[in-house]
Amino acid sequence: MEKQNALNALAALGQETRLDVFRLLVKAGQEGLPAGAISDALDVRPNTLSTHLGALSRSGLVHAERDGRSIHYRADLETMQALVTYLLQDCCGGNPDLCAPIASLAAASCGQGGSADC
Amino acid sequence: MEKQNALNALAALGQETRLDVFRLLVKAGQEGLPAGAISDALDVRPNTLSTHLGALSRSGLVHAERDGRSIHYRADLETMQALVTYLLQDCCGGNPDLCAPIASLAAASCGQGGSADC
DNA sequence: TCCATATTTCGAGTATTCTCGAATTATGGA
DNA sequence: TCCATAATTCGAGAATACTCGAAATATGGA
Repeated sequence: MEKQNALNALAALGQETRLDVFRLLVKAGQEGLPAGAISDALDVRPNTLSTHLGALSRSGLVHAERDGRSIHYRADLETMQALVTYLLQDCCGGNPDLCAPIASLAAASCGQGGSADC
Repeated sequence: MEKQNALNALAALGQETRLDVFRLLVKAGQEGLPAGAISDALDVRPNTLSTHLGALSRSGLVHAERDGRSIHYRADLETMQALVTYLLQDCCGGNPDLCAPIASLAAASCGQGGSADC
């Protein structure tokens, strides 16, 4: 991931409504949610939400797909993954010895679902 | 990590100068760097830098410590760790099956130093 | 075709952020 | 004490971001 992409993604997530939207979409899974459902769930006006969805979309964190009259948004976890990797590279590049605890914590946060293969 | 802390950290990193500062401090390691050295390295005026260092400091991503006439700033990797964990929790909570590739990529980014125990 | 629904785009108002020069505070040394 | 250095705080200007109501676009169904 390029620095500018990381910057866009971080700036996108550094705003409450957009972080809420992104987390909601992550929970919603692969199918995502139509804009209207997001608007209802978070109590944000449709036009304001549309602006935020545009920012998330430009940053690559979400993707839009029209489905009939509505437009489904879904979180792009690969971009999320790339962002985390970018942040960890920053960390581990200069301090490999400090990376282990971060990686193990990341793995631990995975285990919350109880899945052994995580 | 609380949502508001994550929000502050993300917003802090979502600005070019501050991301540059943070990365520079990560590379600088435990001792950190005095404000003047950061100012010189990144070609940012001292007062402007001070504002950004204040934002990073309030977000918990860096810490300041006076050393004689200068003030040393160092990156707080624990906050970084907590942020990554927070982001991964968002991810893994609803989709445990999607966490494994993210965790393994994180581990892979660790391995760049060649350290086997990472 | 005509209408209702879903979403976006437009334009404007307010708020926040970024940057800067000038002034201020804090420290160490002569 | 007096001065030089290091960094911060203050105040203001310009740019950017956020939110909203109103209008426009796109789709599906009667």
